[in-house]
Amino acid sequence: MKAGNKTSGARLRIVLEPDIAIGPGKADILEGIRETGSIAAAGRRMGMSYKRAWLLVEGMNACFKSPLVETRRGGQARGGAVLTPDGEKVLACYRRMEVLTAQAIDGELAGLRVMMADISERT
Amino acid sequence: MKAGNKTSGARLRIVLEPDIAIGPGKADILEGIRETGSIAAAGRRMGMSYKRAWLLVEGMNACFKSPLVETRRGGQARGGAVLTPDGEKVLACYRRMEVLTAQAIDGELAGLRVMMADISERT
DNA sequence: TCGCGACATGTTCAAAAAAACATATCGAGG
DNA sequence: CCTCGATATGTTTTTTTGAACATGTCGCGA
Repeated sequence: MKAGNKTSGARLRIVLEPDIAIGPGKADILEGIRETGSIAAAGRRMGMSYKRAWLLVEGMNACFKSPLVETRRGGQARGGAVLTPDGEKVLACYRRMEVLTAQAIDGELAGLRVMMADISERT
Repeated sequence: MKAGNKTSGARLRIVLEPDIAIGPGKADILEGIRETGSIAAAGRRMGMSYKRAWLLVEGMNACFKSPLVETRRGGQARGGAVLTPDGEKVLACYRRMEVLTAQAIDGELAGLRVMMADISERT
């Protein structure tokens, strides 16, 4: 697995408008596109159907003034997708927010953990 | 409405184990119980069925070493629920984390907003 | 001992979300 | 002009989730 699989810790969801948001899943897709050069490959990598991945991309593109992902069909590479400058910015921004959040709540999180039940004990 | 209705900003979900977490909804329920003295009233207040609210409470109780909510049936008050000391702690801790998060990502969030499409333009 | 209000649970039905399946399109290159 | 892999969408099926409804329990106080 590549990213977004933290089994414990904080998850950040940035709510831009009621309904529209960017969370761990969309950030991972952006990252996947950036690394693989295609929506399909990014989706496959995270065990997600192409359709679903594409839908999320469409949603993100519609949410910003300028699209975050640019796609090409056919051609020498037989299609593909890349992050636009804004796409890179949004991804980097989200990742920074994740780090900042983790740092900010680190102490509080430790306080929570001492109250948590051990995972092992299942009835 | 009382709480948990931010239309914009960050939402925090603390993932304790895969599947189980405490997020805005559960925090609001804890707060509701604390203020109303009953699961039912807390649920009503946030437009949620008693069953659903109770299910969430059960989930939280099971997730920590010691229950966060203590309930009583019958009696002079005809039943009710209160936060245990741990419940108070968890709620306070979560609210602090919300504030810390908001402060930590404030600057980055501003950067995101300038790229966002205006809400008004709907096709 | 009956009623009240809240806890505790089970069941059933509807809505929403995700997965699965099916095409259609594009365009360089063989 | 046909192939190839990826984008772009539509349709159908399945799964998950949530809402709705139905019961049963509890224990004090009238």
